[in-house]
Amino acid sequence: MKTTATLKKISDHLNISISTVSRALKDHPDVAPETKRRVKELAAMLDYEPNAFAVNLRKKHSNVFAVVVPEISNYFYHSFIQAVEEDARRMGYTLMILQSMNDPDVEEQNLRLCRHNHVAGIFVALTSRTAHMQPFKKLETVDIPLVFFDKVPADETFNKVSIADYDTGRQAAELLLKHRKAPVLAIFGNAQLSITQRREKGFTDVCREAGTLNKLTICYAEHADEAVRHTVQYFQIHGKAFASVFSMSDEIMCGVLKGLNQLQMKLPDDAALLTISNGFLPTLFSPEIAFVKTSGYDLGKLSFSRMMEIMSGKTFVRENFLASTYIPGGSL
Amino acid sequence: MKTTATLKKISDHLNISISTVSRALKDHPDVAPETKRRVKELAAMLDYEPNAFAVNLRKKHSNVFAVVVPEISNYFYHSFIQAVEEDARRMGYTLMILQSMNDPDVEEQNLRLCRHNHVAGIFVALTSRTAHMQPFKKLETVDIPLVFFDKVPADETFNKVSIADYDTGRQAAELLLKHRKAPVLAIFGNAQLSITQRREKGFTDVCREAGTLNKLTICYAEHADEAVRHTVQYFQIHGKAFASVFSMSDEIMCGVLKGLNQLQMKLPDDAALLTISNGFLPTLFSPEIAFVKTSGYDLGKLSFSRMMEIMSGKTFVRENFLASTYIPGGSL
DNA sequence: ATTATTCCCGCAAACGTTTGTGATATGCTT
DNA sequence: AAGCATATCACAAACGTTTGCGGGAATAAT
Repeated sequence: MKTTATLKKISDHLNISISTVSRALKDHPDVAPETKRRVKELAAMLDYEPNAFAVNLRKKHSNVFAVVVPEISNYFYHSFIQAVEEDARRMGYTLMILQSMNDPDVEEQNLRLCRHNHVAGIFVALTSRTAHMQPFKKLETVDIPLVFFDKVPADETFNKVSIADYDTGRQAAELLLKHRKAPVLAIFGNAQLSITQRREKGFTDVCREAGTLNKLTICYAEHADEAVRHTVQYFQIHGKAFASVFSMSDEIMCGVLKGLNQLQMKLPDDAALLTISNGFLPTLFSPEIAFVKTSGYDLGKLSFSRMMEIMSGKTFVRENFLASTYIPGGSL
Repeated sequence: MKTTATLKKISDHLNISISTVSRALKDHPDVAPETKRRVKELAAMLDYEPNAFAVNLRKKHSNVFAVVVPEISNYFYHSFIQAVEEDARRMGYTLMILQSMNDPDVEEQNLRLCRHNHVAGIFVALTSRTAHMQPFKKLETVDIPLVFFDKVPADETFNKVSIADYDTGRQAAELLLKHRKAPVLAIFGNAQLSITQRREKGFTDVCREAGTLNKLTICYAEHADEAVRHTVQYFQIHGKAFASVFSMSDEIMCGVLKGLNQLQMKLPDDAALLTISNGFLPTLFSPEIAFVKTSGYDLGKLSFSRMMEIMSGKTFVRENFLASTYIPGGSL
């Protein structure tokens, strides 16, 4: 068959009006049961599907949500997307995934695209270099609901859903101190990022409360190779004495592992290791690395329900936080 | 401002007709230069953007490509998507990413969605359990171009772009034999899958040609833990004598590494390791694992150009293959 | 028998755009 | 002066759907 089914075709075929067909298909009370039956039957036979363009044009908004992330090749964002996708599908929405390549210009371009397509709502994880929020403000003028997640702006007027970074830092420190009484090497990421600052604050607060601050060494690594360097340096200075290592991210964890390997030190006997992770990489190593899990999946679920609340209109702007959970591993 | 700009608003404001505005904005020769200038100026001021719904409704197709993959959390598909996304954006298209959860029903549902939205084209990697191709045939009746990639159907009537698996298998075997004269343990994935069969054929063909078939041990592992078991077993039987290990995938590679770790054997002195990979995981370990790279990114580029060819109409149905490249690592 | 109520259904406008066709005016050709 | 080409624009139909409104017929109430 070359021609796609439409309301008009069904109405012609049944000698009734287009509007009756339309109403019949959505069980409007104004149409007789018998008519409904006939319409639905024919519709099924022609496998009619409403033309999304026409529907959206009429309704002035589409049934697609947009997710804008710095980069898609990231397990955390993956699981976030997966969660949102599940819920969205269940509610009859579809997902449009856009990546900003960590470039604010591309990010803005993506927002244009969203406006352009009148998406039903947008989930955004900001670029690390996003400076001005004006393009986002603009979305509100066209009534597109916005939920920031993970990388959220400081601005108070936005809806945000994020990891409870401070608590996660605390949790990691508590675990480390509970397992081993030992000097601790903690390697964090870029010290300028607020995520780093919050996690570090949580971590050090616990150490301070436990009175082990003097046994704590802190350093920062932007990339895996810096983490390698810090690890090797630390143990060279301390003569390969046993220590507990804390890593703030997957990337740093990989660096630490390479460093320990270079030093011929083995987990968990020569050193202990605990990281914060989204849950994929730590299980690939042997022994598996213990980690505090920041679940992208859970964050996705939370974000979606938040989006629904916002769309229903009866809620105020606020920030939600998501707690982390401990996943044991042989490295601790 | 609460109201979005439209052609009508511009035309009212300038006291000219809607059609003239429309034509002016797309540099139609039928409108005077001066008029064009005024229209464009006002359009820019109101930052007018054409309503995508209306355009698509009129044009009967959208500027959205769909990518349907078994699951999105997979580095190979990621890089594929990334490549397609780049090209699509450059051509003014946007991407809709759909995952089938490796479920044929969800896959079919996704196809419905694509038809429903009149996407400009679809890139599909099949579910491992997809049995009947009828839903895909249906797409042709509505003129939606289709490109299968990676997991492609046997059906000859479809356009396909895939990894040159046989050649990749050959390449791996050649590399392994060139580096070390030693017994070889080769661990492949599910023996039922055609990808496994092609890679294994390439691998064994080379061994046969080199006359080292008698030194080759082949086994199959569906998951990482099976690979662990096979590795440990092999070396226990052979008394931890040096051997070269070949792994067909990232997952198997992880298993092999865990196995070697249990055996207290170290790369590259106690054993050598070469894997086939998409390029992310092998570099995380220490030493970095040598691998033959099957590039999802390159496959994406190839698929997109193929899609463009198909859409231009002047081409025949065919299958394209993509070659792999060797990435050295300390494990070999 | 008249009025009110309920049940079905069709008319028509609207969403914003694209595009074929026709209209007007101007300049140019003969 | 008549004919013709060219340049510039407006009209209107179409894409497929949703929905307010109104109307006719059947039933119930008075």
